[in-house]
Amino acid sequence: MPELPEVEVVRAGLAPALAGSRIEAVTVLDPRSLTRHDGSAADFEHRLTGRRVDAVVRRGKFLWMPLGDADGRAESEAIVGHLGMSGQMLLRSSGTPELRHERIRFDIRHPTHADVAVVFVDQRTFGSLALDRLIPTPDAAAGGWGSEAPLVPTQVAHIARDPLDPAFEETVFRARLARTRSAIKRVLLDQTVVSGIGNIYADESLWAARIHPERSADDLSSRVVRRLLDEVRAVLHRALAEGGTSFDAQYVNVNGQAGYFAHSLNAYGRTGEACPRCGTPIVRVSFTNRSSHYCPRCQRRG
DNA sequence: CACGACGCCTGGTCGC
DNA sequence: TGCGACCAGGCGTCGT
Repeated sequence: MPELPEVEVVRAGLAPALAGSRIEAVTVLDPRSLTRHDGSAADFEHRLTGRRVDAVVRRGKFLWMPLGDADGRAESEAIVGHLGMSGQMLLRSSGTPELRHERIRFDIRHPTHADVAVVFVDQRTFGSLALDRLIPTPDAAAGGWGSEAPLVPTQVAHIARDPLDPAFEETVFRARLARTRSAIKRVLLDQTVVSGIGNIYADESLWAARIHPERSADDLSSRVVRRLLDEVRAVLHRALAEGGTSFDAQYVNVNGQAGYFAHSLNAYGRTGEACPRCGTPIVRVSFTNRSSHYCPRCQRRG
């Protein structure tokens, strides 16, 4: 459940159930879902059992859960996870039978809520979880959305802040674009430049800002970059308000429910349909082994 | 160094 | 209906 809005829907769903809870048991059904973890499945299970979960935090498409120990000491470790193309984090009542494509299960006890199971389900196994160390953020700002702590897992340290993060530096972003000759769409997808944007929201943002996806990044004036960033944020906010984009049962919140933003897409997946602005058929081209959708009239190469 | 291609997986859909 | 080709919201690694 990939891009920022979908991952944020998951974070927001997990947070109230997990913050302040305790991990009673961990069951790894498929070790391929631990490719990020530096250790065996048994090691993962053993080191997490009995730990306290303090929060659920997100930067871009990465999620992490800072852990305390039973004595209440400050956190220095976290469960870090990425959903890949098809990962889901589902909240189920305790004892729920094994789900299709279930990879990892956490049995959770909370001081005031009923026991629950947090189930990591992942059809394609591109997603994975790990136990990771937390390190300070270079700018001393909060590591991500969901906690004030100025910490990030080592695996997230190279990931740029996302456009909805209050500590996102627009001037740094502009400077980075100005010295890159790559296509603007490729740069939007580069998580070390700006995080959280994937194929859908890249296409939607470029459509909204009327920028051709293959325009060179260094070719955009600062006014145009400003417009692009405004549209990126607007698209992400709208998608968030509608619960994210779901084309099928793959992209769902912690309760398995789909979002509604697919109905609001203007370019992505609308090949041959009329551009909502000018009526010209939307074009699909293959680009970096993926698809780009754009309006050939509104989005000129320049 | 900056950049782009490729591999990692499962399953749905489409055309023959 | 069967079967292969192609497609899908991503990331990390390894070439050039």
